[in-house]
Amino acid sequence: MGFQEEIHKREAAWQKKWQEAKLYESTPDDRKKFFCTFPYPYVNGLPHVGHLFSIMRTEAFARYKRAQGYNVLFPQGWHATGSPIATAALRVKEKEEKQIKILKDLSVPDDEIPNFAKPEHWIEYFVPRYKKDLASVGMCIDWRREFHTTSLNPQYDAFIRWQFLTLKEKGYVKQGEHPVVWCPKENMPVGDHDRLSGEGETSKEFIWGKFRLKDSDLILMAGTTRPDAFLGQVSLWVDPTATYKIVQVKDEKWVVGEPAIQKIKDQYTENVEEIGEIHANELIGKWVQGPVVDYELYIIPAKFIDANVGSGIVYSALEDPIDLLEMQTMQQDPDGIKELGLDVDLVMKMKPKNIIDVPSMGPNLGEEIMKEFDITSYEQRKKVEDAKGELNRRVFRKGVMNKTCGKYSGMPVPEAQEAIIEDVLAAGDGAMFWEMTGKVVCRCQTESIIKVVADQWFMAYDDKEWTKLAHECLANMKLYPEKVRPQFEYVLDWLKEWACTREYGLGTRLPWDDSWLIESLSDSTIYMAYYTIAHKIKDMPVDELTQEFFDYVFLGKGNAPSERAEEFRKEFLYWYPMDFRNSGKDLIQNHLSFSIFNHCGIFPKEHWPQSFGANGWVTVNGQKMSKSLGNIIPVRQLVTEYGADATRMTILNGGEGLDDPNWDSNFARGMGGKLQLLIEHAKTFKDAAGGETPVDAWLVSKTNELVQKTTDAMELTNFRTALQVAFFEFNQVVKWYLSRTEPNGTLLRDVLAKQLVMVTAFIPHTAEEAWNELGMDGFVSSADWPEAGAVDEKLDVAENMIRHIADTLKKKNAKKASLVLAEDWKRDVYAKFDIHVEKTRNPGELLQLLAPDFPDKSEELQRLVKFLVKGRTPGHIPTAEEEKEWISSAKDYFEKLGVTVEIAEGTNGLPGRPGIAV
RNA sequence: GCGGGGUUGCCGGAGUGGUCAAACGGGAUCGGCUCAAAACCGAUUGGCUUCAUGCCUACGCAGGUUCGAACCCUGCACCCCGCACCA
Repeated sequence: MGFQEEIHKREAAWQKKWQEAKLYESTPDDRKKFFCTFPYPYVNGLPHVGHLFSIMRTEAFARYKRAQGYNVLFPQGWHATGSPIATAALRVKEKEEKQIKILKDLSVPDDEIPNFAKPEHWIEYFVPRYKKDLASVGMCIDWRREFHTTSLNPQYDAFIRWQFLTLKEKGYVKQGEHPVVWCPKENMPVGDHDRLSGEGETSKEFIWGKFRLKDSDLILMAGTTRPDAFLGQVSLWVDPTATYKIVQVKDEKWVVGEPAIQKIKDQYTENVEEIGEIHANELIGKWVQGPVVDYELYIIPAKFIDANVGSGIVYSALEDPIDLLEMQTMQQDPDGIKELGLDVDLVMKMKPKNIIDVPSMGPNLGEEIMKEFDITSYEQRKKVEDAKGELNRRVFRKGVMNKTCGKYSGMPVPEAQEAIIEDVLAAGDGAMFWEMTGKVVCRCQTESIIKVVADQWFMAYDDKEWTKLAHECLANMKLYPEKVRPQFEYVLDWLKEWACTREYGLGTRLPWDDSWLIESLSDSTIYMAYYTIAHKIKDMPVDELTQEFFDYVFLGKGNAPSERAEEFRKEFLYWYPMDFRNSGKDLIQNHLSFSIFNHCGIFPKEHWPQSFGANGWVTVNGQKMSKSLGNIIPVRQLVTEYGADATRMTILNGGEGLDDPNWDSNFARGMGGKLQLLIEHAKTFKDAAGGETPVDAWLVSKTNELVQKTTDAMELTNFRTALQVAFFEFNQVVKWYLSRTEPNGTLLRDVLAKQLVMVTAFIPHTAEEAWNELGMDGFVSSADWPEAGAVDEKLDVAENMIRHIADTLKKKNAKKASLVLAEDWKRDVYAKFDIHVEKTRNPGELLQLLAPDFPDKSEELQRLVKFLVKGRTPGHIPTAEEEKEWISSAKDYFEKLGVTVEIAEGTNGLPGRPGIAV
């Protein structure tokens, strides 16, 4: 345990030194700047290993850019907008056990729990702890700029009001209607987390068609999810046992099932008056005119119709297996039809109208699918449902409206559906309604309904011009990794209107209608701009934070309203645009895309975001994180158990790109000792004497190679690769050098210093410690990134040769060995091979090309070519003299291995790979 | 269904036409150090043998292109993520 304590002490000490030196407090100067951010976390808990990865990617990039000479700004704020904190506080107030347990699990002391009944206490409690946890990992954050959202922070509140007024002015905020899952008892929307059951259920769009009763002013309403099937309507079905209601809706008289009345009130208009009723019997046998088609329908009864579902009336296209079965049953009993007082002839003639072609299916879709599913009776409920589902899928995916469909002919079904809805609504022949996709029960035990909120505010993300700007912005952005670009392209087009206001929760009031709160994904899109002034705005009186003030600071509009405004403007202009923002890949389709839209909507081009990074979801020891597995490890636990540097290194080594990174506890455990190696190196190298050696040039070349590789990886935020190279590969190179020769102290110090700068982004505390031990000035956190010099491939060939010889000698446990160098003609073959191989890789052809130059050697040449064609030519073909020189310069090394080496005559040597005889 | 990403050795994971039996890390086995263990160091870690300038088998499955494929093309199977008003 002593070891652990020592590490904690060391890490805390360096953190304190950084803080005292104000190392991460970023202020504009004349350097080039780099501004990077991580989305502010929602403060209803503490950071865990999942958050850690995304923020560490930001942090490591910040440190890299710092080393590259940028003035780096990495701020961090906190998000409290929305309903989770508000509802959780309510639950604490109601002393709900589940909620109290959640707080206990976050190690909140029992006597503090009642305080959490106030929403603001969540911020007061979790913000400082969240901050402490991030700081304990050694984050290079400018904490002066932290802030939290909502009206609890009046300055931020003013900023968000400015944002929305600006957007509204540009026409990007619109009002419209919107269906939400709603609790009729509590009178508020029921979010996924407010449900006893029905998580994931949502609303589904229906269209109700108006079927006008002949010689009457009554309109029978029948709903469908398949408006395309309006074209195939054959009859109208009613529940023969039901008494339908007649309601006055605006200036029309609708006939619907009783429960539908409430639905009309919730979703269509409050102005609904029940003016009478009519029994199904009075409808059966009459005629109606439905939407889209030019013929009338006969009203007939069907026992599967339930007046309590939907509108209570159904039109039939006889394509649906259920409809078809019902019709067939009826047609088998002509007497029954007669008894109902219906025209037997008419009913017997009813058959499906074919309106859709589905490739690989015949014209009669319903019958065919029933045959396929082997359905003979309506009793086979499950099969019938499956068949219906399958048919709907096929129709939607592959169906095309056939030639009977007039203007819709040739349209794929989804397109036709949209066109038909549009036409039906335009003609006044229908109305939109919504149904639940499944049953939802609110926490208060009440079953939820769909309510259409009439005056909802939306972000107009479907606006064509705006979308175009967003695409332009994206086209100029760097993405890490680039392969997320198609996803972004898709999302920008896919985004429709976004409901940006809520009736409940924490947040900023909509400036022009304070009955609404701005929703949490909408108040977090351009706040990175706020970071640039966050530390200065804290003491500003809110009444000075006017529209003009922000207009000047962020847009440079008009004249500076005050000196402060001028000061703020300067700071904003220095830091903006934002250069890098990293988050989990799940935010691509909302937050990151919203951020693009909002920047484009408000700021001029030069202030649009420059790059986004997206990463996968953290797994823990190979398993998905989940509450039930209990493997969501808090950051504080990781730091306590493994130390900050081992934690940082483990998480960044977990993965890169879009792969799901893995937290590997074994790796973390093992890192402690591995990190110590750098400090040991620093201690030994500090006073190492030793002059120049023959291996120095190789070490220099190799260092250059590794610097280049690390730089390339860092540039792409491929931190795992960078870590592998800068830490593990580098250590191996140094190790080889140390075992290979009496080291050159000066060179070693130089090489280690370079390595330390490169690993600082991963293990800053260890790097500082080693930097200090090595006797270097200042902080390694402020040191310059190394330049990559020239790489000499020849030196690698030489060292590989020595290593190959040494490995063989060790394996054979040799005391004395003869090395057989390749004959010159073989070197000649190698050289000529390299030339010919540009033309062909065919062994036969190569042999023909080479053979004339090497008569008498045909058999050996064949073997050589066969060997070489597999690609084993060294990058540099050494001469015999070079090889001799290399071997003699490694003489000490071979002696250290206890082997005497001499050069001998023979025929089994290859260039760069002498034959070895023990 | 739509959109995106994947499938490599005991494991994690590099590798995107020849230098690949496959980086790096982990694990395992053997050896060193030690009274012993941890740490640390060395070796081995697809199979066969002639231990090699060798052969065979292998990078989800099946075909194809090529002198040559883990890598390119076609088809298939399987896995993961997102699909909205929710942070």
